[in-house]
Amino acid sequence: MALKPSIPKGTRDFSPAEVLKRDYIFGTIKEVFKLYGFQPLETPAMENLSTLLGKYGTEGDKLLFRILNSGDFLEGVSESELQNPDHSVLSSKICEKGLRYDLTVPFARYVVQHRNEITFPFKRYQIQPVWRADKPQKGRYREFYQCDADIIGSDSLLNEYELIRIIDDVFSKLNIPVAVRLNNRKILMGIVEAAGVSGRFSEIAVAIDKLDKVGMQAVEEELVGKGIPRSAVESLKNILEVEGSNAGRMEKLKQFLVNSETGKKGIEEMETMFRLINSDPPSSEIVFDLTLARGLDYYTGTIIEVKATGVNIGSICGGGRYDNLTGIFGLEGVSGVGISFGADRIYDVLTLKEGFSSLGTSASKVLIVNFGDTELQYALRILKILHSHGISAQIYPDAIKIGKQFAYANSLNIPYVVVAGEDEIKGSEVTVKNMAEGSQTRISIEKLGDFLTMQT
RNA sequence: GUGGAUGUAGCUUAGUUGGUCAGAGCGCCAGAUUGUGGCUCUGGAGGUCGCCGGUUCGAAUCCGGUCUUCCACCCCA
Repeated sequence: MALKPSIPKGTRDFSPAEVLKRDYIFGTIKEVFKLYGFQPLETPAMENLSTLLGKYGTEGDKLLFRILNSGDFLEGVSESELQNPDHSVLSSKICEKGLRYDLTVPFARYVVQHRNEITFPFKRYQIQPVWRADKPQKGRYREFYQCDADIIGSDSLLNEYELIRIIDDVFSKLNIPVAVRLNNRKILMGIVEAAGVSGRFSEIAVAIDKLDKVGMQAVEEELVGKGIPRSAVESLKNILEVEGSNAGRMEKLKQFLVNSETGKKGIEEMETMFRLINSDPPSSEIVFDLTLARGLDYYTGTIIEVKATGVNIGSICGGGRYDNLTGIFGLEGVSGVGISFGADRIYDVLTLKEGFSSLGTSASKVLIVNFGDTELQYALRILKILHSHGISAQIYPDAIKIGKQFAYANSLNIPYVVVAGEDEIKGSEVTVKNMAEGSQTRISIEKLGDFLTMQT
């Protein structure tokens, strides 16, 4: 019985047209990364599970794809381990590797492993797929590309500022209007501290992160439901509901955080960043958003999130500062900050906004009609001339009906067709047809290269 | 991981008291047009109605399971 071919759920094939569009996104991002002095890096698809586990919270651990050991994976597993209802013990024994969940943790691992070869501060970019065993939904895949830029080994807020400029540059080039939201973990910790519930930081962070989505009442209910004291919830509510300009809200916060050293440090950092930003305002909207709490467990300072305005597709870029990430791998005192562009979601946004429409997706610029053996020498000569001019060209491989060859050019969006049959060969000429206009020009073979170079 | 929908030709889909129900449009292929594509016309090929099992004389249609895709939650790019 013939099986219907399929691919694992949450994964996708990319057709030629799709790859071309995706490369346009990668190319744009890469160009900006290079402009700011970032160097390329690639790491393996799989990492040792021990470097991945525990970096993304307990939820994240569940979403890791684990790779079953090759060979007899049950070798050395005892009967009691097989019977143990806590499968995590068994799992860690039969799976030693996992697929990378993001690019930041492998990067941190790389930095620690190669610390003696690296000149700090180290600025690298990395564009590779990552895998998450999430339940797929629209805009959420199990295999997707991240485009990361990180600076490691520098505390300066200039790095944060630079990343914001990169975000602004990339989305300007892609012609996607975005809103950049900024917050700082230190401010959030300060608020939680001032409310007297610092022990419950991550739960509270997750809850207030949903504020713009579910509203204040639902957040209050969630917090109270989790056993946070009413008085603390009220206190949090008051500060979260403050409105006004970026600067105005920071002023109010200062008063609230007067007794929290961490909180004051956070505000100070945020003010420095806005001073830098306002000295040369970017085209994107930059908002200080106290309710932005998301980010992986390892973020400790600035948090950045970018959403495209006018489309409901979730966050298309995110990042932040992490002070302790390399500490887990044994290298203390190195601070990093980075951002990650979600290429697949950017692709979806561009599709919705028809941002690809100006992008040519043709396989080549010229198709040379194949008339048969007699004319083949001449056709090959034309091909060589075009290639030497750097023009992408191909000969139709079979000498089938001319009409079919034109239809081929048409369906592949090839803009020019070169016809060279008996008549043209006699006069050392060719006929060039412009497919979009339908017009034809007959010129000598010597002029062909220059003629087509000038056509766009 | 929890809850809810969905699944008919390559694509979009019509099709309920279960009995000519396997249809349409687009696309594809061929011809009209043997040195010229897009438009038009004519003809043609393509479907175990997601998969497995059950109920029934009989199921695309009812039931159970399973997979897929989509939506909400969780979390996140």
